[in-house]
Amino acid sequence: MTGVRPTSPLDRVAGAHDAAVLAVARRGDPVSRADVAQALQVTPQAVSKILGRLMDRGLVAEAGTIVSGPGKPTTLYRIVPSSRRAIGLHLTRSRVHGVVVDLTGEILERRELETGHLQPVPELIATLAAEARELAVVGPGELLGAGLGMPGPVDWTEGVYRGSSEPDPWRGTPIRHLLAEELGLPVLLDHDSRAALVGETWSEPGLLRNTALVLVEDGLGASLCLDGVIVRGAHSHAGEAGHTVVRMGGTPCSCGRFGCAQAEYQAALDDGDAELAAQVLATVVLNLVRLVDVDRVVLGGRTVYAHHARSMEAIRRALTQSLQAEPWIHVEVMLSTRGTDLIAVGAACEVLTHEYGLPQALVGPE
Amino acid sequence: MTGVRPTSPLDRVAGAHDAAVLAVARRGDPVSRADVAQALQVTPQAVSKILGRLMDRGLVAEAGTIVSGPGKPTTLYRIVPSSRRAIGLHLTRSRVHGVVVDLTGEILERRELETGHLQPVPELIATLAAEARELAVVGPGELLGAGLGMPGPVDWTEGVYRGSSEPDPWRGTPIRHLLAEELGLPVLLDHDSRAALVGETWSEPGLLRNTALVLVEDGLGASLCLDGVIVRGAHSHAGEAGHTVVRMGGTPCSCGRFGCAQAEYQAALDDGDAELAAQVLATVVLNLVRLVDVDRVVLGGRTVYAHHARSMEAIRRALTQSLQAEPWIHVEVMLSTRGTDLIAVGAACEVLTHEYGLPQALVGPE
DNA sequence: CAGGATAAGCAAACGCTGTTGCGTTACGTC
DNA sequence: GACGTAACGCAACAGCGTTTGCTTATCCTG
Repeated sequence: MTGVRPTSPLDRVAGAHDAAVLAVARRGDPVSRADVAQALQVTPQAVSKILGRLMDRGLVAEAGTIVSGPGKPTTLYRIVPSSRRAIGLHLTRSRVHGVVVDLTGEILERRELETGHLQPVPELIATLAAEARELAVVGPGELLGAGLGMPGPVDWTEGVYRGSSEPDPWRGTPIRHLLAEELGLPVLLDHDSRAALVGETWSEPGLLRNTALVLVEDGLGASLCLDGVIVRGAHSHAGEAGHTVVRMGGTPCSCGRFGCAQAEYQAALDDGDAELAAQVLATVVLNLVRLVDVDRVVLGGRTVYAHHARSMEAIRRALTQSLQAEPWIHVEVMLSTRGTDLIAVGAACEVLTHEYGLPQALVGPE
Repeated sequence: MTGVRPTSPLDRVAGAHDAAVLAVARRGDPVSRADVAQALQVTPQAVSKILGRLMDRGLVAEAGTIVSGPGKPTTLYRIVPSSRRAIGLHLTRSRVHGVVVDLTGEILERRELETGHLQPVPELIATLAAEARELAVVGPGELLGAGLGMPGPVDWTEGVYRGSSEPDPWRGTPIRHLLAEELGLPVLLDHDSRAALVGETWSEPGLLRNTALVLVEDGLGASLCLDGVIVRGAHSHAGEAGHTVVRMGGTPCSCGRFGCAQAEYQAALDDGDAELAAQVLATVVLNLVRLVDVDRVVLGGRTVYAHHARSMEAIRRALTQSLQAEPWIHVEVMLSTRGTDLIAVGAACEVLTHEYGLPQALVGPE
């Protein structure tokens, strides 16, 4: 495999433009050649070529014309949602939640399975594969692959579940490889909060350029999208905001430290102090705003729904209070629209992003 | 200015490759055509063309040959440090520190000026311009521009000092514009901790892909480089780690919140508890590791030098203790080699990076 | 109901990128 | 001095977006 150079730099130019046009088209409304040219900063003529390529691949189709004054009517183009599909799986210790989505990230079918107990690895892979196979038969369009989102330290690059310190039967398992082999499909493995954010950015292209997604499931996570790029970090462990200390010397946490956000949040809930729990969340969010200057915060996860009105209120209040001296800063706080499908959909969108998302860099390594 | 498209996508390909070759060359040792081809994943022939372009611009020169067995000897190339220069200024409330650096970021000349008091804006601009002009005459090479690093909220995009909540004569000043006008040179304005990190990444190309720089001057800041990109955020306010809460309900901070890292750090120092201060720093660092998974931490800033042995020890201890369950994670903690020139050099490197650094994205807006 | 103005889109030629194929150069070895 | 080897240069090439000029389709005017 030495010296393999699968794509030339010119392919990368075309590929990046293809992805960019797809991102514009994904916003929903049909677009004109001129719209795209404006958005990509290229000539209308170039857009014709790009759209031609995408139409050849069946990703885009013409969508009628509109007349707007004199001159030839504008041709409109739209994305073809049914041209591609991806499977998304959300794995927790007691449940497997699966979806198939189309090219725009809309759900075609949903499945939920209670496993009840922690399955050993071979059984786990079999369960995941069975779920995926059930979902694979739904809907038209080319099936691109499957994404899997799960909590805990997960290595996206290697596709390995690293696991926590406590005894853990899944620790160190190369889940991506095993499942890909079993399914005969490309598989991507990612941390649940990052998968969720990938899903949100896929659905709202261009909007969430500097966004934090705070996920409250069994644990507490927060993933970041900065300048349009999902942050994964050096060992692809980014997102463990739950193990960020917000009260030095506070509640002991399972990780061995004291005053982790996750421990404080859980302790507050156990005390029945939902207000304090919301304040912990607000602190985490405000810390993110100060540290990396996000202007959008998305809340999601099973646990957060029970308290979401209070949580959002607390976060908004903390933000306006702390930012009153900086009126030019506005931070939008919103609840994910995906509900409990958030992570499964996100995992599916990992595949879509991998295939049709904007490439990160132009030049190769370095 | 509507519809201006100064660079075509092909220019951007060439530009990105030029920058990448320059980054490789900046590492110091002369490089061969084959080395570069390997690093950039392009053909040796393409490297010849790229090097040709760079040699035409005087940025690179041949540096002899080496024989390694039979065949034609390998031609070596090296960067020409003296071909370009940039000015860097570090502004604080009581001091202006300035440098001129060459293309590799090495200092050609250094100046230090105590202003003693907070100058009104016109006087400030005059002082900065005078310093810059003194530095501008030193050394050969084309002068590219000047960079200015300063504490507090700074808008890199607009070139405006936003200022804090307290009465501040500089608040809202478009410093970049004013200084550029006065000097007749391009000027870049950035937050001190981000400027410092730009400097570090310029000096160590490729090494600091996921790095946090913790800067302890009058305040406390931490800037991030993730996947090789400096994080500036939605309003380019990223880096205010000092106003990140590490002890909810703790020491009141000037920003109105309680338990900000900066307030806790200062309170510990005021109590003469250097150990606790170091622990606050360690907490900030560990939070960064958990949140964005950096694998390198650079310490810098005037204040940190007084306690750097203890600080680094505390940080290293906290890291090994917290990460013992995850042996695959290694976080390198180091002290900046730039000493008190850190920010001034960084500000100069902002200009170098702007001109010859790797571009962020291939396609235009979106 | 023609004719002109206007706007969108197509086709071909162009400039530029990196790539490919092949010949040249300079070295060590026999 | 002939030969093999490795680095390199030249020329032709493919593919990207750009430019230019023409065609098409609509509205507006007389």
